[in-house]
Amino acid sequence: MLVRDDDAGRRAGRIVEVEAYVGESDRASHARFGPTNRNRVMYGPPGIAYVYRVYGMYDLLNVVTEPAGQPAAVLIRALEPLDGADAMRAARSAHGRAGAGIGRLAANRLASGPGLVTAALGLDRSDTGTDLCDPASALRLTGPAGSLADNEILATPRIGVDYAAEPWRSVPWRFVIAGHRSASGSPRLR
DNA sequence: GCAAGGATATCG
DNA sequence: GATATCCTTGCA
Repeated sequence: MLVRDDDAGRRAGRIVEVEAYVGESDRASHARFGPTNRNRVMYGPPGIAYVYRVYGMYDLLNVVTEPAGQPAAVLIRALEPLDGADAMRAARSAHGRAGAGIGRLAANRLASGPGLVTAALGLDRSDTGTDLCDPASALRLTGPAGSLADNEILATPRIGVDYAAEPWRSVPWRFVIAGHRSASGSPRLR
């Protein structure tokens, strides 16, 4: 579970979709060019937030996962809103692009995409460096909320990495709770 | 199917 | 310093 505390109150959601990016050899990872100013935090200790911007308008949240010197991270692609759905809706409304026409959007779809997770929680690149394992952090991970059987987890190729060479383009490193309403994309990808 | 939008990495 | 590209989304 991912928890966010700020002026807007408490927002929390169950992580229902993630992608793994592993090491400099992963041609789809930001670490593929080695250490840069942007990906520096990936080379630090695990449990730290890495938030970067794509397409000029969306900030995406990742969790650094391996020991210092090993650049790996998990991209948080979707949440099932559990707490503070109203605050999530308000935050998205205030977000230029992700705020378009969400008036009638179902509550379970408020964070159904990597750019929408950060928009719903009010996160941006300044949240990079947050210790997600510190119970005192305004943004943190808690749990586990329970276990899942293998057949409840669907593994697919990662999204939006067509630029990468094989096998990185198609390794099944996107993991989603099978059939979950709050997962991103079309039903076919769930 | 495509535009919006700006930072990033690379090249000169 | 210029330019091609990008871990996306909503609307035509």
